[in-house]
Amino acid sequence: MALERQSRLTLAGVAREAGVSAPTVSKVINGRHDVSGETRAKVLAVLARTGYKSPLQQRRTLADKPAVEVVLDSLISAYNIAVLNGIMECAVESGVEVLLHVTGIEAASPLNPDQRAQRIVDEGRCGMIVVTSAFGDAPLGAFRRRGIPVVVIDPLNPPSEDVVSIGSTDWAGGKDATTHLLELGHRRIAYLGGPDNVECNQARLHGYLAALRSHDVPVQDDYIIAGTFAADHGARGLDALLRLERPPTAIFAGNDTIALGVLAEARRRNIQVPEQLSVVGFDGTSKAEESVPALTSVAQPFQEIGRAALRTVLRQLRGEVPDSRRVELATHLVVRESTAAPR
Amino acid sequence: MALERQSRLTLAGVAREAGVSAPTVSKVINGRHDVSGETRAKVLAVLARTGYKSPLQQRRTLADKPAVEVVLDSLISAYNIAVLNGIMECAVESGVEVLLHVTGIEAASPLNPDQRAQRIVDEGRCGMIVVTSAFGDAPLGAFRRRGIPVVVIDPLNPPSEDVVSIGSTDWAGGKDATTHLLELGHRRIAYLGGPDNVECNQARLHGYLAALRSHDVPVQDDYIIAGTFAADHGARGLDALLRLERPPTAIFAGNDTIALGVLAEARRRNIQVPEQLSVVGFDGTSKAEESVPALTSVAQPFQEIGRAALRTVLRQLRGEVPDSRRVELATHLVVRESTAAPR
DNA sequence: CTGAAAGCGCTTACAG
DNA sequence: CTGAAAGCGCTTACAG
Repeated sequence: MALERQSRLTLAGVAREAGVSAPTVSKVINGRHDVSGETRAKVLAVLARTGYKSPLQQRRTLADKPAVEVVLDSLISAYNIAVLNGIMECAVESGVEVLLHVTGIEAASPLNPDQRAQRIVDEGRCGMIVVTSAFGDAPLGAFRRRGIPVVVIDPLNPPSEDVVSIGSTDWAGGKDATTHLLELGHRRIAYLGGPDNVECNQARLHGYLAALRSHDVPVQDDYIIAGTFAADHGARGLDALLRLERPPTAIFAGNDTIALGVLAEARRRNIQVPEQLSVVGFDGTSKAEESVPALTSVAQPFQEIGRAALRTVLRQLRGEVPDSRRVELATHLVVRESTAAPR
Repeated sequence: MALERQSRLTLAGVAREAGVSAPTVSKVINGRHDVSGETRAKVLAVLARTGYKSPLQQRRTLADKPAVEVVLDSLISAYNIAVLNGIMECAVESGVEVLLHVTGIEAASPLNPDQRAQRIVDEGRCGMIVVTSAFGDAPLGAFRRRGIPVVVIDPLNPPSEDVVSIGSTDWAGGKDATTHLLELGHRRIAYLGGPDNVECNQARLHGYLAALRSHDVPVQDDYIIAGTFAADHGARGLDALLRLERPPTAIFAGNDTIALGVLAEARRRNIQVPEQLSVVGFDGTSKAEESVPALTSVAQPFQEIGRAALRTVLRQLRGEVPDSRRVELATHLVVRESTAAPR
């Protein structure tokens, strides 16, 4: 029995199937008007049933992988790079194209949220991953209305629209960091945090508070200093803490950048880390590994975050409804050289 | 006189122009091997001159906003991120889409250069910026045959094919760094370089040698250590230099990463920088600013490099012929805290 | 409206 | 290695 050659479906094949000529199918596909309604319907039916694709489309489909736009506010932040790297790893595995969009660079965009969303649609993106808080709720809604799946990674504030957000277990991470210091024997532990009103910072702070409480260490208000996620907040924070009557013996910083600011300032003052001062960061970016002394830090699972973000976009594309609007992935403490028992 | 209908350039047209048959042109474009070198060269010349585009490419160019693929080997390197940032800045201004491709992440690609190039064409890229040496000459040639402009940024080795490359004035930068140390009064200056066979490293080394010569400082062979562009080369290099009978009082490192390795090792050994040892880096990435002490470094003009790369791609798309196969943009020395007069 | 015929641009198979 | 010839898949021009 001769095996029917499994050749690709051609326009001629569609024509045969529909009982018309090839030129007629060509006209239908190209939207010519010189085709009777009846013939057109017959051809359209076959086209739909067989899923015919033009050679151009075939090459596109083979070639054109789904394209996801990743929006970051800058490439300067080690956190953003780590997340981007996680996304790229998953993108390679899933055969997804990644378009990069850096918002911090552009001049104030003249586009309103809707125009912006429309642009994304026109350019054929099939999903977005947002690693910035540059988008408020309004633009996120605009994307949603156009059926473009959007996933937000660790937004400073949780999106109120029905958008999936992915983050880390900040509370547990804050608790782990603080517990580590407590178990080393520290009792005077400061929290040099990020912005007060930012969700992930609040969670880290409350993890810190929970750890203190469970070790019966009273909270000391002047050990808690909110600020920004920048190095100079770490430097100034250390300065402020050293002026206290009883300075802390350990500092838990709201992120690695703050912690490195503490390290730099400590060095300037000839304070030995970890002998005289223990420091723990948060994020576990490459900066933590590379610093001297290497920074003990709560590592975020960047690879998993990237993977989860991309997977969620692809699942939504397939029409699946996400299990949850919010996914938190487990952090883990990486102990390096910047922490030790107090003197 | 009837105006010759300005019909699009076809493969047959290219064949006529080159004095060969259409199948031969087809073979050249598709990278078949059954074409003589002479014939191939003739056809390639015509392809380049006329800027022939396949029907698929033509449709793409009309339809989409230009999309440029940026190929990096990893996102870990501060150098790569700085270049990428420069490219993004220019991309925003020029309204160009940027697709990110990270080669270090993918498993060994099963695609040969030609298939890979074909994929890029099929996916409708109109140009490529390559910030890696993952592509040898062969794939670059494959892109060129298909009329896709490729610009290589600071390749470890200059591409021999007719591809534009963009870099920095490494020789002048190396000379500036060394002159800075000489003018501070140093005479015992080491060069802790990158790989021996890498073009930019050779240029930096020769800049170092030129500066020494013009200050009548004899070159000391054991002060010159080649290695890799990695931090541990800096650490081990410092170790080796300290074992010399007369250790150097200053080190010029082949890049910032090596320099930071020196700094870290110095710190471990309680060697004060810059009091006991001056260190100069190369690249001027954010790492140089953030280290303690902040690193004196030869800054590369990342923004200009990105801009030049993208502009060159866009110009080639418009059919302009680049002024030069090689563009070098000026570096400048940024003096920070890691250099001082010797004791 | 319809489709046989001619045409287009590229690729493949193969004789020399 | 080269290219005439055949082929492929689609589109166009046009007779009916």
